[in-house]
Amino acid sequence: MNEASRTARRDGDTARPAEPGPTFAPLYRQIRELLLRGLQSGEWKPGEPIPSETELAARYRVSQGTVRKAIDELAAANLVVRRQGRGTFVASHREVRTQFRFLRLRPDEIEAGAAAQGAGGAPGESGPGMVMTSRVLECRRLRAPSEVARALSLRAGEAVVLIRRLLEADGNPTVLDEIWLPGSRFRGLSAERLDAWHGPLYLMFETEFGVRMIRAVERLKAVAADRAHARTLQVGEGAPLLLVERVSHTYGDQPVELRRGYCVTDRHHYYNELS
Amino acid sequence: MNEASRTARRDGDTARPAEPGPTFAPLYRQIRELLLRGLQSGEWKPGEPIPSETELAARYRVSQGTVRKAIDELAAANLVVRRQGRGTFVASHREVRTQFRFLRLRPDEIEAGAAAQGAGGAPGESGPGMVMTSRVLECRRLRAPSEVARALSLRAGEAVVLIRRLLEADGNPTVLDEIWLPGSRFRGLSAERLDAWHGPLYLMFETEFGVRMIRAVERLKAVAADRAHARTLQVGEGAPLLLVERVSHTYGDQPVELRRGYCVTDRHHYYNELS
DNA sequence: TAGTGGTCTAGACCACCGT
DNA sequence: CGGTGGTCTAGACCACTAA
Repeated sequence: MNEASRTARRDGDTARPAEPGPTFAPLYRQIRELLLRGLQSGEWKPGEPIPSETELAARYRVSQGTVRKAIDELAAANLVVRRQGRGTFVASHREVRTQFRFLRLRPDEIEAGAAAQGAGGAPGESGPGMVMTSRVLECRRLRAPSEVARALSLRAGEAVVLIRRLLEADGNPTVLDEIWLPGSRFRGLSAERLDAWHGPLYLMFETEFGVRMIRAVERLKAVAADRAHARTLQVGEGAPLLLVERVSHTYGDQPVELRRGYCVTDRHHYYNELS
Repeated sequence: MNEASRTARRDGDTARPAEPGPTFAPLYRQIRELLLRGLQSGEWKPGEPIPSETELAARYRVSQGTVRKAIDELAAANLVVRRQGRGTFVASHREVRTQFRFLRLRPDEIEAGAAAQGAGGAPGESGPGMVMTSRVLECRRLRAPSEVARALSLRAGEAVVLIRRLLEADGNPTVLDEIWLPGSRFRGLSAERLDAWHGPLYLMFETEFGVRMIRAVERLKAVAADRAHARTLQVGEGAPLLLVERVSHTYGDQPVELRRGYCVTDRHHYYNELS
């Protein structure tokens, strides 16, 4: 924080701006925005440490406490992870703690004794006490239907990637995912690459395409299975399915994924906590 | 914070306790627990202010910053609301801000022009851009079925209150609620009293019975409407319904409500935000 | 104007981690 | 051991609210 901008802020406190224009934010919020810019620009990459609090304090000419408060907010938003004695690190989908942040489907009964993680099979994505294997049904590039374009803030007809995949729990088809991605950000994405990848999808997006999901908005509905869904999910036509429609965002609240998940909730449920 | 407990804490830093026993928490967490106890005991009631930071600092013989950090955590958990220049207040379901914290069902399209709040009719509970009227179908006292007893941490067969009610949006049946409450905490609750009450249910629980819901856990499933549900919700038998099963807790993580909501999601959806 | 929460500082000390 | 984040303090000043 140089002297000029500090003065600018002080001006904001006393001199009234003519328009309803920018109210001057507290110092620690300004610092937070600067750090956010560093994260967004890739100055510090996922898994890497950001500079220490004392160094940042020196760099921006503020006290350590102010930097601390800025980082507190980034940590609260899961953009950054503090580790005492080591430093503060850019959050990554690599870490187990944040790995299942977006996976809310859980088995109804969490077997106390079911310790052994699925042996042998390559678990695509798995949650607490849960082993899910993923099978990619389809991956093609096409022009965005209007409602997909709207959700992803694209122009209608722009290139998108459509992935369809089936998640199985213990061999039982459980979730049919339909994932739409903007073609421009996911150039080399193909069915082969998806098949070759073992691990969470969001980790692949992060490491292979530099797209980090940091926030998502979901809409849930109960729908009746149509014939196609019924067949792939091995349920009767008209059976109730939980539809989870998700729009994920990266830095700057840019939408970068539209996902529709059709879930069989006989033995699973969507978990949520309100506080 | 008297000298004794401060010393005790310092002891904890150096002397190792024999067992895996209580690790000594930082000062601000101890303060937080003390404040929590004050909230739980009703020393400060919903809507009332708690003592100022400076007074609490003097009372507990710590710095204002330490009290501040304790209150920060209570505010983050929505137990308390800060208001600059006025004080810090015990959260209440009276306030609009926290009123719809637990209501996640929203209309699919939020009409921009639909400003006029429903005139005349008594809106039971309403959310953003949404008017819902509540009709109590039933309110009786009975012995807790085993699975209800388990959810509410009661002994099987203990007295409970069962409320069944229908929520209508613009005259369309939308949610069928089945609410189980522990009989001991809700003595005088009756259908008449429910009918006489206009406003959020949780506000009634708070003001009439001194039970404040502060946290809830939900499990969502898609289910097929049985004959009874189909009739009251005016949908076909077997139609997909969104089942929201919620257990609400008061202070000390005590469960005090089990609620099953069967929702028609043709024109509504359950909204959630992940971050 | 007095009192409240909100910001910012500077400095001390602690707990934890890697070397 | 040195460096990192975590806690705690004391004090200054600001912004907001109500009387």
